[in-house]
Amino acid sequence: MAASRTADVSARSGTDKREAIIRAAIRVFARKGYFSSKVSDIAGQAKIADGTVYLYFKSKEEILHSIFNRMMESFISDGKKEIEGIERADEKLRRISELHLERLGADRDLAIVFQVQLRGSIKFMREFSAAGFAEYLDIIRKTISEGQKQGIFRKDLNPVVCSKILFGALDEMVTNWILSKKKFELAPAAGEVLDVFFNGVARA
Amino acid sequence: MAASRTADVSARSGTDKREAIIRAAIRVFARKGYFSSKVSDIAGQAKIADGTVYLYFKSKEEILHSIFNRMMESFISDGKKEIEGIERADEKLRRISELHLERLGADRDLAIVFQVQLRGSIKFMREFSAAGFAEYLDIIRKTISEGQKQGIFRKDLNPVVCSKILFGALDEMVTNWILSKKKFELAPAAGEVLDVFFNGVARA
DNA sequence: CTCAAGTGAATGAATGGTCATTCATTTTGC
DNA sequence: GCAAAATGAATGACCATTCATTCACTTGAG
Repeated sequence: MAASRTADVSARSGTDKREAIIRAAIRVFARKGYFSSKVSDIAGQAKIADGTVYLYFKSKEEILHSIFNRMMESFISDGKKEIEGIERADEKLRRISELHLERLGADRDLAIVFQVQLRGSIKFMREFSAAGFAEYLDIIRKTISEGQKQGIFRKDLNPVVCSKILFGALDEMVTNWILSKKKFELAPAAGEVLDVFFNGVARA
Repeated sequence: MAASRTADVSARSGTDKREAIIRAAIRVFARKGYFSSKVSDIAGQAKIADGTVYLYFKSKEEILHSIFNRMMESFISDGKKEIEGIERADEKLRRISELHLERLGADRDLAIVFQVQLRGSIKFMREFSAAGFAEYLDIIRKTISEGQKQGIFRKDLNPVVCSKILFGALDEMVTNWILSKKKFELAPAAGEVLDVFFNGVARA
């Protein structure tokens, strides 16, 4: 676009192009899968030459990493901000769950990259775990521990296991939403999941 | 192995080789991932020539399909048999959950193929859904409905959502088990998951 | 102001390596 | 000996990555 003036601008334009490549990659990966996506598909989608991709990323894999890192970073920092003012552990978990489903529910392509491409290789999963997933699970675990101290949650349960259960349930909602032909809102599922997570399915 | 005698046997021997290829493929896919696995790796692992693979399977992808189909078929038919004598819905869910974790916990390579390779492509997931996953989820759903009729489970919950929650929680246990460096038994997690699923984490 | 030289971003054709799949030939079992 | 089964070298596609070249723009000398 309108390029003028000096140094400042060439930097700006470079960042924009990096952004454009990432956006194009999310779209292409979501539609064809990481392994079947060609770098030339991404370049085409971003409307740049194949070689230009390599001015901004070392390799195809680095693009995928950038997607994970950037999203997890913003996801975790936003999440922490959202819950820091909340007192009760159960309300914290509610906000985390809503945020989880709102975020992924707002961008189907991004959700596909997270739910599908990311899980398709143990290597990616381990890297993703290092990239922030472990920290995310840990925030849930700590909140459950807090709830136990607050006397809101049962003290006989293992918080590590509970955090996996809650995450697994939310995760499955997202996966089902992606695979479903029918368009429906993902976020409202948070309430249903938490109702079961808090109170169980057994008749009181 | 020991191949001898007539018509009966050449069929048998062919079946054995097919088996051997499938076992080799599970091992190779689990270690390198579907897309990075070479057909020659599978042939090598099965101790046969590359070309021989194509006498038993139309393509590399068909091998993956065979793995899913065969496992889901036996998994579902065994599952149905296991629960048909059980009366109470909660006991049925317990048996299903135990079976789920026992099966995958008994064969790490198979578990990796199911948890990782299978999830790595929307195409595979859809095919897998058709292959029996949908039926599996439906068995859980029906059992929850039964439990509601039996007055064991809350009637205000949507059984479809509940079935996803239970499945998602179990699934996450398996995924964590695969990624964990520490060797631990997977099956006992069924009890912990069900405790939360039935009773919730909230203090009564 | 004007234009020649300089700069580095962008290009896309070429490269090099990787496999899935095929098939002419060999081996095996009877 | 002869089917059927197995072999593995050869084939043909495919694609990530590279790099020589182009091009748009800036700079500064006159």
